[in-house]
Amino acid sequence: MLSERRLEVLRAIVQDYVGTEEPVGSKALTERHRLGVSPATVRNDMAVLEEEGYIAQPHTSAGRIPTDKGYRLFVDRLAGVKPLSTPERRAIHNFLDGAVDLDDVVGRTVRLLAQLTRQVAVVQYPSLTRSSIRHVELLALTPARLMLVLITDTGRVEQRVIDCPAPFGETSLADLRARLNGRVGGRRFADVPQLVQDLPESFEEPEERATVSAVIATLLETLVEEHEERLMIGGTANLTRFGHDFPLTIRPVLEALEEQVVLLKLLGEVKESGMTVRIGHENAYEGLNSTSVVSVGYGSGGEAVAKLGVVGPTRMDYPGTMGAVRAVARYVGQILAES
Amino acid sequence: MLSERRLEVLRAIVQDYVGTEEPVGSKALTERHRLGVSPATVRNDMAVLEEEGYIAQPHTSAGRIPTDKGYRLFVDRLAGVKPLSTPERRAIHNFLDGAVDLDDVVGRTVRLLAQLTRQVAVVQYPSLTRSSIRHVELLALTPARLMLVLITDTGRVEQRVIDCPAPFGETSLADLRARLNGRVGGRRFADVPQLVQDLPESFEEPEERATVSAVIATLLETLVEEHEERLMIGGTANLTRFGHDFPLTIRPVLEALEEQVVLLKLLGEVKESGMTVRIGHENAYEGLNSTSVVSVGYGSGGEAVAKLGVVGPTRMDYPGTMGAVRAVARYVGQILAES
DNA sequence: CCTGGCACTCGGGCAGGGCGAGTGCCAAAA
DNA sequence: TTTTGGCACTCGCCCTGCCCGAGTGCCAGG
Repeated sequence: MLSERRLEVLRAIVQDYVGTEEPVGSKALTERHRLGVSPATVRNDMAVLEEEGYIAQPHTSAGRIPTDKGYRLFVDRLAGVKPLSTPERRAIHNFLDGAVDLDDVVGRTVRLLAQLTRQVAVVQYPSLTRSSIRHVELLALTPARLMLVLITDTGRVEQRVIDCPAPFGETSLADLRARLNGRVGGRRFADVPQLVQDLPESFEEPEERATVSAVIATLLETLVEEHEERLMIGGTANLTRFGHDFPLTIRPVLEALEEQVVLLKLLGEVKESGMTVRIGHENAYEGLNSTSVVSVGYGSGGEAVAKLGVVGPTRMDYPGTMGAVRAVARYVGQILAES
Repeated sequence: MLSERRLEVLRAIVQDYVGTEEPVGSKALTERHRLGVSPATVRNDMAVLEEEGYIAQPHTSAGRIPTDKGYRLFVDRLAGVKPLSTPERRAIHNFLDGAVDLDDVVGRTVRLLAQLTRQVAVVQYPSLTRSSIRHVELLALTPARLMLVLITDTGRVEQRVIDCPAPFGETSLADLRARLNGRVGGRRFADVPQLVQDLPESFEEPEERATVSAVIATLLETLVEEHEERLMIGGTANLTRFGHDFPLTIRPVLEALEEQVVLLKLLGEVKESGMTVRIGHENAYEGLNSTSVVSVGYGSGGEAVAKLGVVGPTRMDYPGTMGAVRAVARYVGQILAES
């Protein structure tokens, strides 16, 4: 168990290193933080902290820098979440209030987060599976080709083209459309399958049944297709503030950011409620081994329908970043609930 | 006027420099290209080319590198468009054929282009203004709130929420929906305004008229909103292959890529038909002064509905890049025409 | 347990020197 | 007139050695 003062020293090291980007030595520490002890004492504490794996020296006779474990302790026990300033809050509101549709909300959110945190922002579109259906629209492109448009309560729109086994009359179409909406309108995705399974049987003509089956199959498929989860990223220019040894640092991060799968998994691991901070090697994907990810769920009402977060160097301002992420997530949730 | 051989020398310089990324000297040139003359002769030619501004030396007693003007000449007169290899073509087809909807097409195109050219790819979504309307859908969210969904022949979907001045009955809604589609279905955007301007008058109730006017206003607004032109970018990880003096090179490019406005303008300047190559300082935006942009329009049928291109270092393989861009644009056009 | 002192380590920055690629010019050859 | 080989020169790059200072670990005394 570390003494109170040792924790204080660790906190000071983290803060200074985040600020200066340079290894911090015992003398500088005592000068900048009124710890009330001499450099020599701090040195002893540092030796212990290093022994325990919370800090390390890049090379002998340099200052110390926090390890992933050190940041972890800092985040868990030493740092709170810094609430945003009033002007920052106002900025969030102003920026987000002008959004006209879902794309716009997500786009603005990404830019906002990137700007506030000066890091890379990632925002997932509200997921299909946790939303409910606002409306289903069916229209004939040609007699043998239908288009299915699905509108969710979060404003998301999905479309699919369906090739009909047999031509489908306009009246039958209207009929189907009405029945479909009657059954699934306003229902949650999870409930849909059992609500529509007997629909084909209620049509008399065998050809009609075939088409209805095809439509329903497509609908269910669309609901399930998790892989369609989209996301938007922004603020990549902030990566250039990362470090000085660019190619090696920045490259894998950019690559990771292009792999939707990786990113989705990253966000997907977020616990249902509350914020998650993954530090350095805690990230499964090795390209992100020298970055930290701060993420949180957001949603209309109490439940999270998607996630958002930022990706930055392990050496980041955790309290500030966490504050910004949380504030933005909350407000986006409100916006979605209103619309 | 430059002699044939001098042009040949310029071509050789461009090719070698693109390959090696290093200034190329007279001796190396004669060794790698059977020019049939001695290094001394080449030196004389180089002196002339430098005088004319086609090449430059980074510092005294180094080899030469092409200037923007040199690349320009190379692209205009010395290089053709390199057709893709059969496997490459096949790759394009395989990759693009699996797309399920417009988002998917655009997403795949971006990844494909980035991979083929090993540069940053930019693809604009098919523009609204040049498409025609496939269908307009109107549905009531609440009695006093409508949602307008617009589906274009390129598969794009736009949605808007409308607050009604007065409640609007379900039958009136069906009526309006039918009339609207009857008038504008299948018509080009440009023709829409005059087709709907008298619609409100055909309704009797004053409240209904007000609502119909609101709907039509929203519709027209949606059609006009050019700023809604969206685009997708990919392959940013390729930027890390740019140069060695990262922060200065890469930063402004990443910033430019995040500015939709800048990018749209960039693509927007493309001439209607044919490919455009903007080299270095030919780009208005100064962050892109050391990059080149190769772009071309694409579309279903003969007409371009949007543009796509790649952004890379001025030192790029122009023939290959141009070949890839052209091939991809053509095939995307086909895909859109089919769907 | 804290503190001041002291010897030691090691990375970063700076200066100097050799190396080599590449140039420009010139006089001779084609 | 153009091409060629020769030659002296320039200048950036890289390697080396050096010094400096920040920072450490240890120890003896408070």
